[in-house]
Amino acid sequence: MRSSQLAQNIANEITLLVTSGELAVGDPLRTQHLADRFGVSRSPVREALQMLSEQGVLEQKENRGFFVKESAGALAETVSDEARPFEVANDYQRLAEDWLTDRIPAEVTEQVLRERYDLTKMQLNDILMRAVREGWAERKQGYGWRFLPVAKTPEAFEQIYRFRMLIEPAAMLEPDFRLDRKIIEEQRRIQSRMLETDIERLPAERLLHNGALFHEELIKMSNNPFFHLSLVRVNRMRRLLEYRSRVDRSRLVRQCQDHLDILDLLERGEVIEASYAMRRHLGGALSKKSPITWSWSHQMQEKTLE
Amino acid sequence: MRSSQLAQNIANEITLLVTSGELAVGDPLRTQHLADRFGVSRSPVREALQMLSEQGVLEQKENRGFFVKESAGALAETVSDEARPFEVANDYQRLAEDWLTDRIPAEVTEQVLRERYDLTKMQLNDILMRAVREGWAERKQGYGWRFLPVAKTPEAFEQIYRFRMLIEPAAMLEPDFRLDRKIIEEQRRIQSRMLETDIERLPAERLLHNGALFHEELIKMSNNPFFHLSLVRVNRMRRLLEYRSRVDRSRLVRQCQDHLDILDLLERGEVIEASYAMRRHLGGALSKKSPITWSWSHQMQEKTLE
DNA sequence: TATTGGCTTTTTAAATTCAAAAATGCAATT
DNA sequence: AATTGCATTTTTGAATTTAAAAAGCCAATA
Repeated sequence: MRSSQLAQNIANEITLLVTSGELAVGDPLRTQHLADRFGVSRSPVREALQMLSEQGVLEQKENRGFFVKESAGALAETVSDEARPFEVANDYQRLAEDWLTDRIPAEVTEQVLRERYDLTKMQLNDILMRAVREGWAERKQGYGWRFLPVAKTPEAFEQIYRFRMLIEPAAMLEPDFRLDRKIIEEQRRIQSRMLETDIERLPAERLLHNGALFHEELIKMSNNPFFHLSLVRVNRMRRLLEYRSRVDRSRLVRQCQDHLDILDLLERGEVIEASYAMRRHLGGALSKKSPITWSWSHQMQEKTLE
Repeated sequence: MRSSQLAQNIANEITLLVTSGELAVGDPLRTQHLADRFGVSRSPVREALQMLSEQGVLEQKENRGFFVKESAGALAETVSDEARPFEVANDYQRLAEDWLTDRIPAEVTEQVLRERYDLTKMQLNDILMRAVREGWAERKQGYGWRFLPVAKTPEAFEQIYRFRMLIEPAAMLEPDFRLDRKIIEEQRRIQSRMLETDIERLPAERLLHNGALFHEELIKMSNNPFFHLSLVRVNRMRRLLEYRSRVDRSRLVRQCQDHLDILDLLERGEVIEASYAMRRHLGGALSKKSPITWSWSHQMQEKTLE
């Protein structure tokens, strides 16, 4: 029962819609709507829907389309681990890990990479394209690729935080800064739910994602896209370093509180206060991290979420 | 007399070494040395050297290698216009221009692009990879590519300057900031030479390049790579907007002066003063730009250099 | 009238072959 | 001992073909 990679990914994304509660039991799934949402045509969407109805997540009614069948709770168990959008991510992570730990040389030919990871030209291309986007790989002038030195040390985290401590509070003071109630409400909803939910039970990846999302959505309100883009980029770099770390859930509660406080200040129009609060929030994450011992060999690492 | 693209590029780069004065008449050119410098093997270097000796720029002595033959001055006339490293740049610029002026849709298939610009799969790939790196293109989930909204308006310049006004002065106050005499001297040399030379005669591209270089080299001294990377990236974006503009040379003298002043302050260890000076310098470029009328159709644009 | 479901067309990936180009090894020369 | 000049090997690009996958179309249906 092989099916296309894209359909797989879409199936996973649709599953996410159900588990996240955006879709309830009985809701219809419109193919065109989903296709637009994911930026694809209806073909892979249809395929995904068919897959999911075979798995019993959805129900297909003749000539009427697909409907949510299974409850979110029942699903939460079964998925979440394998269901990762974008399979490539795995190979990308392998490459990133190998580079971060000096298991591959700084300059390699494509052939070596293809053999090492058993990839087609195209697959390798996708991965390298991503590494280029993230800024740690480039094509050599002749044959081969060059990997650029990436901050792999604990200091890199500090540097990222200092950078963020500069731009995130400043973003709120930009002349074009405008409150966006929709963003604020959405983030409040997400953060509140994280507090209500048993944080221990949520997958680490989701925690990290929500944390980054909060900051990225907020910085958008500066209406200066260069602030936003910069944050997105350091966050991507951070993720590269983080995926091997252990989430320190004990600090999460405090951090969600901070987030909600900042949202409150913003909503009351106390932007300058919010800016200070943001600075303190980031500074807190920074100072608490210094005593941590790092060993980049094979141990898991402590880290904070913001 | 076709020769490989790479060899062409290298020939151009070598020519640059001669015209820039790094190599004088009679100096030998070591193949391995050049190969290492450009990150390629000796083959394309040899080919380039042979090309140049056919053109009379170099002289080949039996079993002893290549030597500079022509003087820098004599060369300066003949080259500089066609001799652009990286041919691809042209196609990239065409694509960028077309996107900036809405002549291509936000979502296109590779085939459409290949036909429009008459490119091979690989050439198109290179160009798109570059656009991905610069952050304004991404592969769609299914077939095709999506171009992301790029700030194409005058406001974009202001936004970039505000971002730079934040990070560049702050970079000097980073805890790991260290003066690097070598960088300072190098930049002083470059800026002084621009002042001494008749600025009207220097190619616009070089002026822009030197201006960006000054700021990028200085921010490096923060020893926080994320500051540097961010600046490099907004500068790249800026260049995308600038290549259609007209360089306002009248302001150049003042800007070089500013640069030299900042270097003086840094050298005397007055870092905080330098930080302020940098802020004023950037702020000046910003405020002077507002009265400019923009028309993104086909007219040339005014702009400043920093 | 919007949407589905099947069908057709278009687009891209994969595999293969061939030629060009780059990398590399080594004897000869300075 | 370092470097050239040439020969050999390796890597990559280009072109082609085939198959898979996605996009787009349209009649049927709720």
